Amino acid sequence: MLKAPRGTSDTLPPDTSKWAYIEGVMRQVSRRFNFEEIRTPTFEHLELFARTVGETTDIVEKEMYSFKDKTGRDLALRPEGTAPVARAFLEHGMASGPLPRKFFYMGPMFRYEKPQAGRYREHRQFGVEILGSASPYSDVEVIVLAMELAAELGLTGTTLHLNSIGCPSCRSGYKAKLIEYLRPKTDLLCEDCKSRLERNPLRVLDCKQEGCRSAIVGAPSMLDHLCPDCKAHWDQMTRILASQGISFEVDSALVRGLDYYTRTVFELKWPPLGAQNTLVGGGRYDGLIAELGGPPIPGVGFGMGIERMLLATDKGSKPIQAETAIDVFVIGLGTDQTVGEKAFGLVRDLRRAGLCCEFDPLQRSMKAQMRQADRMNAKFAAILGDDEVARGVVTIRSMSEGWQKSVDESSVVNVLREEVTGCGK
RNA sequence: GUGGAUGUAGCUCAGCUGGCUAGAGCACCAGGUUGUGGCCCUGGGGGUCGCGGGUUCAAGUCCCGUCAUUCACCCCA
Repeated sequence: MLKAPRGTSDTLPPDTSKWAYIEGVMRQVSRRFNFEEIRTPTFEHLELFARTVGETTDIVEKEMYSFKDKTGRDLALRPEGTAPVARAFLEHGMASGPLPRKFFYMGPMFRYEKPQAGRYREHRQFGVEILGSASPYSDVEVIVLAMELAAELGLTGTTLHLNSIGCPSCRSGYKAKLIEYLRPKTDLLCEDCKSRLERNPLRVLDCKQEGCRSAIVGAPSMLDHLCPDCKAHWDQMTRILASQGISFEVDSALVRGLDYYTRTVFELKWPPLGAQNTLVGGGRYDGLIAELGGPPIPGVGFGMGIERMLLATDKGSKPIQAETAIDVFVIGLGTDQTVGEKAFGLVRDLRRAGLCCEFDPLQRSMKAQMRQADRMNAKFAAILGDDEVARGVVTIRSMSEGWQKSVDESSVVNVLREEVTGCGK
């Protein structure tokens, strides 16, 4: 039997309604923060990611779903959301419009990785970007949005991990110092880190290997080598966070695997999730727009894994429960076809009146239809059979309380509407 | 990409050291009630035992491969 490709999955009811709920919360919170939705293509030119995310990053080096189309264009399914938003921002002249501009997006991302819990080859992200603000208030605004979202979904105990990786100028000075510090200890490093040492020494910092960890003990910290501007940004941001009572953990090993980041990088984690416990990852990318050929417009944002949020809410204090109950199940019991047609008409009327309503197209037995009504958690059953039709009435039955009564067919819609909303009592 | 675990019905699982037509619970359908759900009783449908190969008189069971899931590493959302 054909199955969904590795690392992909189907979302079935009732999980689809959990998705709808979580997406609804994301939209509402975004609205409160005045972020506007942007939608970009699912695939882009390969070059967009190669240039911005970085040629030497894992994402570009080995995780991209890249392909040639029929005329030989190099394309890739998007592995992340920021570069496409930056591209669209530039392409549509928003760089010369009012700034800052605030966007959110939701959609699938693709990375060719080995799947495990919380990590899939196709996953959905919610993300936000603020373009055109270098202010640390914007860093804090996106962080606050992420935390608000987690809180709204019942996730208590998330931890904010924070670092600054400086700007290209202070980073290059720092890299030189770091290489200088690590070079005598090369023997301690793992194979990966030996090659990283010259290309991307920052990545050695977050290597988990025993040897590498001991090598970096006492290594110079980026935070101590920030240039005056980057230092000022960091100080202001952490001060604003403190002023809002937001606690965070400074994590000098937090580097992140995308090259476009500058200054602030952060992750929001939720420990109960296990190995893949990063809910949100983001940071500032002041050089990204310029890298794409635009003016030097700064930006800051994050991506949030929706599958992980869903996994987390299931384990959290406020699990999302799917709303599946219906208001009325109409039971048609006709020896004559006109009875079925009448029942079907009643279903239409009830639905037009705003009630959630179901019936049995197979017109099974009374018992079978009652069972369905019960299974669907119907508040009421409305029975329409030969007797009722002859008397011009409909029998309505409260499924929870068990009572039933005859109601004139002309008023049944109103009676049911009142019963369901509780207005008639 | 590396290492470990797992794979039997829609779901959760049993199936001992290889041995008759592969089972249970739940779910589904029908009947017990010719028009009344939940509980109960009876019956029914549904399985290429992940897939492919091998060993054997005989494989769900043993061996190899493969695919998938899962846990950890790596990386991240």
